[in-house]
Amino acid sequence: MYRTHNNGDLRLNHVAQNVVLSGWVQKIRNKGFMIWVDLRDRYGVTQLMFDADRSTKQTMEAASKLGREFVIQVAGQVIERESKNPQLPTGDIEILVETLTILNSALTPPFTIEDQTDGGEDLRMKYRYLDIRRKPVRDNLVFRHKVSMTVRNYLSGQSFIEVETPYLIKSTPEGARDFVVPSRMNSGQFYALPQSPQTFKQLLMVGGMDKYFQIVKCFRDEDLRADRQPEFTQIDCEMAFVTQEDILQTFEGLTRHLLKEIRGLDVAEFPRMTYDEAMERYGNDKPDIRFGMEFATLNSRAQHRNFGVFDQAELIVGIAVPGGNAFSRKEIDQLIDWVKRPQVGAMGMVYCRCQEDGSFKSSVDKFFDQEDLSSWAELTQAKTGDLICVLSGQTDKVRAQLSALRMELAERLGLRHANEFAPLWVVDFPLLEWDEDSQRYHAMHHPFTAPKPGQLALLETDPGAVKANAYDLVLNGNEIGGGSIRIHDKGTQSKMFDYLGFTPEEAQAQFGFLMEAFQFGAPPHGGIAFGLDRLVAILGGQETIRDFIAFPKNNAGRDVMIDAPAPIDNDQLSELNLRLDLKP
RNA sequence: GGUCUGGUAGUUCAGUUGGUUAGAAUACCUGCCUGUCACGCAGGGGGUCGCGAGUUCGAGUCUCGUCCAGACCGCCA
Repeated sequence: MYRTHNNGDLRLNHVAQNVVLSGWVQKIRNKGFMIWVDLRDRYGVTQLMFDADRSTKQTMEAASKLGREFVIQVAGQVIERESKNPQLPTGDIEILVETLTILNSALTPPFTIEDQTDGGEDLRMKYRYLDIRRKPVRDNLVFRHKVSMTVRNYLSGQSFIEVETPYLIKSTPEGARDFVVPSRMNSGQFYALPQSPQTFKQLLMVGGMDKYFQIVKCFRDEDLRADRQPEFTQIDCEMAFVTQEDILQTFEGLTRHLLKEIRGLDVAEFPRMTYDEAMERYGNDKPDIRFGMEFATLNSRAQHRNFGVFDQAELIVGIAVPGGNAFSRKEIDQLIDWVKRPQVGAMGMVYCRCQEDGSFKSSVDKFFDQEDLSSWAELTQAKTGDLICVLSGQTDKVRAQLSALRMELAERLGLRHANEFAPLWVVDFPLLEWDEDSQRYHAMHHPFTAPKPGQLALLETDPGAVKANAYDLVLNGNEIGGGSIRIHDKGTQSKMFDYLGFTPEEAQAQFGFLMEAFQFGAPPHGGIAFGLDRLVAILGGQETIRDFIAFPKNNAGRDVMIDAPAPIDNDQLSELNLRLDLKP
């Protein structure tokens, strides 16, 4: 038997008991006459004590040779401490060790295994198994487990069935780049790893499963970000015989349940906003509504004042930065430089101080009088002491730029409170999106999304204006879920493929199985998918999803611990009938 | 594909205008220490300054290239 208790178990009421403990050596404090060792496992830390007066010489000697992260087993008696440590749950007791067994020695770890580690990002990733011994990382994984279990239990309680769908499927050109897997038994052919189980869950609806979910890995071969991994986990859901309203209700229920169970929060009914409204008010289809700084269109009060930049602009839009009048000239200049960075791309920024005496001081006083500036303040709802920031130019670009500025300022001003949660449904997404590169429309969500009822005809005349039965769940400025009501008849689906530039032959080759299924009694259906990694990180009040993934990839898509990807040997290649022809 | 930041002891970092033998903290090793818990004290070992070229009498420091790591833009139906 390796242990009678774990290292978080023992309290005063265990005193005088003989126990066996196992774990890792966290820390050794050797005073010569006495040696204390902090023994760690997943459950906590317990102090071991070796005493020259009470322990055998052999045991003392063995204890003095221990090193950090040695795996040991001890047998001994629980005793009350002479000096207690109130910071430790087990701080009232310690173990007077009678026998010490070294189960495994350890090299000195490359970074300290403590809550506040001295290890940098890449070292911790290379030795992730050591990083996982640290409490903050362990807690994150436990937290993720708790979220997963809460989701499973809730959905199961709502009669959803978890069904596994295949990972080896077929590549399709739409959407993200696929990861592909060569087939040995089918020479020259490739599987693709799923970007999502989309078509399978729809086929499960045709199969009468009615309510499906799956916590499932998905794969996309695109560049990474702090909140994006090449393999990631979705809570994938689909329901039959539902309207958009049914889905919003069901998954608002799930999200509210999560906030209650995980964070102890009661959240009111989620607000809803159309895509158009979100773009107008926040310049963003996933607005963070924990704070204000809403957009105000200033065209009517900013044009025809002989300020050429504004007169030529399609859109002039401003936000009120709370307390921004406190910014120094230098700080404002830095903000202007910030919006002019290539990543943001603004040409410049006009600002207006709302001064304590009620007057306004702007960077364009030459063109605008106090009455104009006062109307800007009114439109942006700026108060005394605020700063109005104004950008202008082409509508889409200005909105994106001001949205970036709004988020940056909120970050700097500490308005993005990690422990505040503001969920929001964004609905009525456009069905299609114009793509400059290929000079054609792409599905904004995916090609299986149903247009809003009665809008099919608009496809002929104004495709960009067609709205879809598509919706996103936004939490604190992050898209945590997205879905749609799907097309469930062959006619509409093949028409969609046609609009998206598929020839009938291509549509048949790639999605023939789906359209065939639609001819055998496909029920109306729709669904949603949540990004679990992101959801867990946000619920945990953090931003980097890597902290919530046991073995994440770095920003080049590499696993630095196992050093993947890696070349394969020639035997493997030849089995697969592949020959490499690498570009220099 | 692009923009930016960084790479110096096991680790986290400092290193001035280009100038003698590259420092600190921590970790590690040795000794001491009668209640430690960020233990304390004394001593010690530890460096191809990511790599390669260039400028220079002289490069951790300047230039170019390259590799690695991170953030962002494009991309992510």
